[in-house]
Amino acid sequence: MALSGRKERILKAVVDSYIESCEPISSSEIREKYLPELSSATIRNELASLEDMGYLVQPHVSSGRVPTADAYRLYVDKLMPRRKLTRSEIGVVKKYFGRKLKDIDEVVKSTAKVISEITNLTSVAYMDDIRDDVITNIKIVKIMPTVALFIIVTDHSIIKDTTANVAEELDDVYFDDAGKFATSLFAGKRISEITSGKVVSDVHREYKRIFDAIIAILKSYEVSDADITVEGSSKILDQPEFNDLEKARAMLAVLDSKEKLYPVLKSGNMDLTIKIGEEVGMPDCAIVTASIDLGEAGVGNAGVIGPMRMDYSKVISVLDCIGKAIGALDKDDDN
Amino acid sequence: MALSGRKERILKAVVDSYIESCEPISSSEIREKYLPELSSATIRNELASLEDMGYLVQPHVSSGRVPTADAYRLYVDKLMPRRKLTRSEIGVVKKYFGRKLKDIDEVVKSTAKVISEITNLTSVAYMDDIRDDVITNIKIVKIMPTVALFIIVTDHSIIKDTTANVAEELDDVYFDDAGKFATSLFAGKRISEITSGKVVSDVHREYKRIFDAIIAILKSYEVSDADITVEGSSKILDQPEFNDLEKARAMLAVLDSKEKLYPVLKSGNMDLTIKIGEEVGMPDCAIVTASIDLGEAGVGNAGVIGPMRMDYSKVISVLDCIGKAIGALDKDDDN
DNA sequence: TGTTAGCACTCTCTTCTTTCGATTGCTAAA
DNA sequence: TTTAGCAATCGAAAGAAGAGAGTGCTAACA
Repeated sequence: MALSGRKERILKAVVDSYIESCEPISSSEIREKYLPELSSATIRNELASLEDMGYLVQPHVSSGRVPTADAYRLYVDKLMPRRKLTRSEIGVVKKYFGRKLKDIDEVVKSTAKVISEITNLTSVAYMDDIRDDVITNIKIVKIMPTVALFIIVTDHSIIKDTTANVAEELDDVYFDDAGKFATSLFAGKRISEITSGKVVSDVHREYKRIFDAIIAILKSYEVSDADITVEGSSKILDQPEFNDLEKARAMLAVLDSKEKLYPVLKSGNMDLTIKIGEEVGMPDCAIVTASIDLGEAGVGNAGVIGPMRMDYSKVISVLDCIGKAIGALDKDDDN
Repeated sequence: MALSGRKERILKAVVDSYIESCEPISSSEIREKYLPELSSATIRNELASLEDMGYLVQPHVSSGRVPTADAYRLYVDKLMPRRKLTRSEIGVVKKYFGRKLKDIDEVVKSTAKVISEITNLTSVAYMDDIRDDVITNIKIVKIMPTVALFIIVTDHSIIKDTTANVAEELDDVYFDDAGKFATSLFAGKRISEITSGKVVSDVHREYKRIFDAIIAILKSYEVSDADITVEGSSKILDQPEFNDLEKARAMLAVLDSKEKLYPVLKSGNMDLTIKIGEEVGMPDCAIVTASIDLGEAGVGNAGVIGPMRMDYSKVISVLDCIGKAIGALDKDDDN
């Protein structure tokens, strides 16, 4: 059922106000600050109606109103203002992405840092699963008398490199050939195909150990925890709704453990995912994540995790701006 | 001034009790639980004396006594029982270190996890600075048409590898030679010598860019944040002394930021470092760290950060046990 | 019919007071 | 030197009172 224009304006006023102050707002305050053309009594009537519809609640009978998860949902879908970043906020983004970044890992970490710095919320950033990457090249290099480094390149140019102990008598030429052989065998295959054993072969005896080592390396990457960078987890304590120690503890316990965090973050592959309240699995929380195209390096995800009462507009602008900054980064890299 | 045996026993009772309960202890409680052969009045006299000496304080006049930082110092240096780990605690260590670990990074992370799990405290683990490492070998491998991977091996066998963009026309042979040239130039030198510009040379024109790239890579590692793994930061909230929101916030802000954390952790190169109170720079805190020999991989550091009132005995046992477990790990690796 | 003013009612939050209990230091006796 | 006894001190918990904020409802008004 659609809300009247006036109800929408009042609801937006409640949400805007609550996002700013985290205090229940009264009918007279709405009148003063947002809708001076209405009387408080009229607003009160509308508030009671919005409460019936499930958009508002009262902490107790003689207090103002507070938005419900449904209200935030309507707010982000329809009512929210679309703001631009300020000059100084853009400056912060540039500060992090203006210089050359060493590798994907550093991009992910910088992304998390800049988001947390601008939004003052806890931020997360992680790369998508690599299991569907396709292998393009394998090189093996002897770096010490008994140690070789395996370099596995995929279509997302994610380089997985791991050392393995090898027999001392094998020389550079041998590993060069072994790398070429491995490339011929695995190139064009997905990592998941290889680890699931679908790529079998009449492996030359002499390369059997190399073959096994590569499979072992790929498997080890497959089972390793999704690597999520969390930045600014202490900022959750700045939020009034987590002033309660029990809530703060529950929240931090999740942020602390990648195992708990991953299922909470995991989302459909949308450009922008906003989960509010129930959808998150943690009370009073919301998560906003955006997927970020890293060009050849794959697809990353970044966002914030905070109270339902967050500045969605700002958060979304920041994610958008960072997406663009990283796009520009990629171009620079090609020069 | 040395304490009498009786004073020592009473002080130990106060510390033991406070570590367990985080409650001020009264003279009568000491009598009941620790020293039934004395009267509470006698204990009271001794407590007053210990307070004069700076080992105890009273939160307020009608409460029991609480140990000061000096008391904990004396406790760990002299009074503390040396306990062994229980069978199940050793089991936890084995769970983490029984299997093969992929690389140093994984060893560091596992170390932090196991310490936090057993002690129920926030743990930290990090590798020593690499600036004093000596370079032993440099290899350069072309992995894509315009991308080369630089592999720099040091005496601690820490392998620093980074990609760089290169001209398409250069071939494998070129990079092979370039690697040999770089090795001849840099082998035996400390990273800090190289980045400070002490190694200058009549670089062949043709390798100038390679030379510059290697210096850039080494510099980038030099300035990058010390990489500290923190595990279980939310556990700090389980400690009663951090039930105060302000204190919790201050603590978590430090744990959140590697920049703030590193100076707090940094210690003389001791096998075991115990900082208590003032020495830490954060009130009511203590830090226990041990350096762990990782064989060829270098020297790591691991420990806990928590309230002064921590179970030092248990913490030290855990660090000791983990040191041994990692020693055993190294042996396995060589097979 | 929608809007508004007025007002009684409800409930929280703060402050003040009181009481209760824990623990000490001191004194005097053993 | 140790111990029993006791007045004194202070914090924590419980209770009481008052102020203030905000609502819902009623009745009047456009």
